Amino acid sequence: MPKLNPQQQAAVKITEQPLLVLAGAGSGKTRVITEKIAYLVNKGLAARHIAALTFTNKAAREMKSRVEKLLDGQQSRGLRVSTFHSLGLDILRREHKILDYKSAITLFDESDKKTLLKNLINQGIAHCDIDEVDRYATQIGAWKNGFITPEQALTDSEKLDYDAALLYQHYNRNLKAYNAVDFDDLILLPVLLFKHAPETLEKWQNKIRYLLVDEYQDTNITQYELVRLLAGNLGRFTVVGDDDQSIYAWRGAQPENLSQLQTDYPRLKVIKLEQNYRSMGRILKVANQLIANNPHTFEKRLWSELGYGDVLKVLTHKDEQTEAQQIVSELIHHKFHQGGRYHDYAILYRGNYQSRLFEHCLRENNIPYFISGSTSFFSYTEVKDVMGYLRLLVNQEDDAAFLRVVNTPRREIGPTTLEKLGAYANERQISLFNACSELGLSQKLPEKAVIRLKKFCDWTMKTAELIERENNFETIDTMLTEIGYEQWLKENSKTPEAAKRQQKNVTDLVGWLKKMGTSEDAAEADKSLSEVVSKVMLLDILERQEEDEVEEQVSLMTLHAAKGLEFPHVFLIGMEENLLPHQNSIENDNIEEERRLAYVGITRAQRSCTFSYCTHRKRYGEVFETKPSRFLDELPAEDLEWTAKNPVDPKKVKERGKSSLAHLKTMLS
DNA sequence: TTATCCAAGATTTTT
DNA sequence: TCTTGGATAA
Repeated sequence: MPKLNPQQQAAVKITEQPLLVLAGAGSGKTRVITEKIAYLVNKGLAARHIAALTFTNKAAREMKSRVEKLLDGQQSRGLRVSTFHSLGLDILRREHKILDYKSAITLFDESDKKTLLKNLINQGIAHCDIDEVDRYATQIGAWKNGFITPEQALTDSEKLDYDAALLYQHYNRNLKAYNAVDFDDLILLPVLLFKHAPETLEKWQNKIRYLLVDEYQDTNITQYELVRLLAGNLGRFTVVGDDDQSIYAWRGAQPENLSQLQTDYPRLKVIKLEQNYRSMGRILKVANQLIANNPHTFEKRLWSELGYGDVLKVLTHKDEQTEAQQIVSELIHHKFHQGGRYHDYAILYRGNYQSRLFEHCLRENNIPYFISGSTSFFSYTEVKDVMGYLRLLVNQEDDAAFLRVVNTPRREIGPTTLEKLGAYANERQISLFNACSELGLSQKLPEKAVIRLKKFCDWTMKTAELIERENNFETIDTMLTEIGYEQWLKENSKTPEAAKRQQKNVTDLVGWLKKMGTSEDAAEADKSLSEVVSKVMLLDILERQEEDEVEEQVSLMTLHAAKGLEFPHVFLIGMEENLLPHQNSIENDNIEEERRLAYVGITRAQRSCTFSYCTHRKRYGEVFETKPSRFLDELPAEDLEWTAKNPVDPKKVKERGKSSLAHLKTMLS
């Protein structure tokens, strides 16, 4: 392992003042964080007093394993490397009493959120249009990410959003009644808690004495607030970020948080990492020139010692079909000439749907490939069903879970029954589950329906007790057999294969749950079912599964998913106006973020980066004419080779080889 | 209450 | 093009 360069070393050693590390793409920021943790531990700060925060589970896992290589097992004991969200969950779990939550907190995912909002709208809360739930869901999320409570939203917002704010208020009250929180609450509630209970904050500040934050440019206002609170006045923290790689503004990320630090912490030290250890010079030159079109608060220029490299190709195709075919054949040729491996290649795109054709094409050519994060494990209905059951068993107030499973498999409890039950529960301000055993219900519903509901509730109670008593995850199997879930899958899937696959997902899920339940992490003791259930909701599982599959496979993923990764050879496809930059971003005048997205894509490449665009593309099933992306025009023409515009001339190829060699020499001297 | 069919509508990124 | 949701029929 090469030595740290002077800037990196400085970043590791500054521990007595708040530190901002501006780390360009490929400049070894993860290394700085991991080395710094090791440095702190070696200096005598116990690992259990250090916390490193990331945005993805993957990043957390990677970081953790790298730290563990630097320290021996004893030393890294108690070290906290986790996502913001799991830290939040942890805080909530331990401090639930202060927030007046019961211990088994349920985590609502995006679809639970929407279902609840729909219900509220249907109940006539505020004058909201049911067709706009998506908008309301986003708005409420934005408020939570922006550290705005319903009360503030109600007073601040214009008439236009007044109803949304009202909805927000009711939504929160309902969540509370269900003893549930949503993703955004995992950050927001701890912050509110810390603001209102200084002694609790102090306890946590004492627990976490040094804080490191990865991808700091992705923090939103609430997350920054959390960082500030935890870091306290001493400002014992290091944040690492790159404003040029901020691509999550749509999710509330505030790259301004980078410069905000300077105001909030006058003693802040700033270090720039500009040496890139990933890409060849020409790739960096192209990337630098592209991103120079964006305004900057911190100027930064990446350079590398890895040689200059070949021109970047730009391929033109007549439609997306040919794009896929030609890219795949280009990839095959390239691999043949270079003698590389499939996992050296990545195909990056703007939207997930673009992967389809490529998948097809790769399969036809018998090329192994791997798609990262297209359909999340948790969007599979069978997984949601099983999770729904578990959630209900852990927390009977969880209406979302109740609605999900009450009639799956069929129990002859249809929408009419549920609607009446819902109205009744709402009137009495109790959960659906509790409403089932109320005597007054028989006045609203026919005898038969009440009996069916009662039967379901009795079964739930019985099973919940069983699980609590035995504290044994094997009970999950018993439960699944009892409800005949396997049978139901068989009857309800289109093909026997689909049923088999679904069954496998269920067994996998249950298997993981069991494993997590029995102290998979040596540091932690056995977990209760409720802990496991909410932990699992944070998507830990899916990503773990992905991990085993990256060998000898071409990677396909969105530009967003590619952040933090690197590949020797990158194909950046669909470089078209309205696609990258995406139409919505053009309309909302947010080209800069799209440019950063392109920048992220280019800077993934180590040795070669190939662009492609189509002249025609099918959208909504109709063929449209398309134009090459404006970003291609922003790149230095001398470093690009447009294969269609100027067919390759063998003479030129030679010249180019010479000139790049010359360039290399000047760079090295 | 459930199943099926047809039409309309949506396509960005996700912890 | 594909998915989702609504309406209608059994």
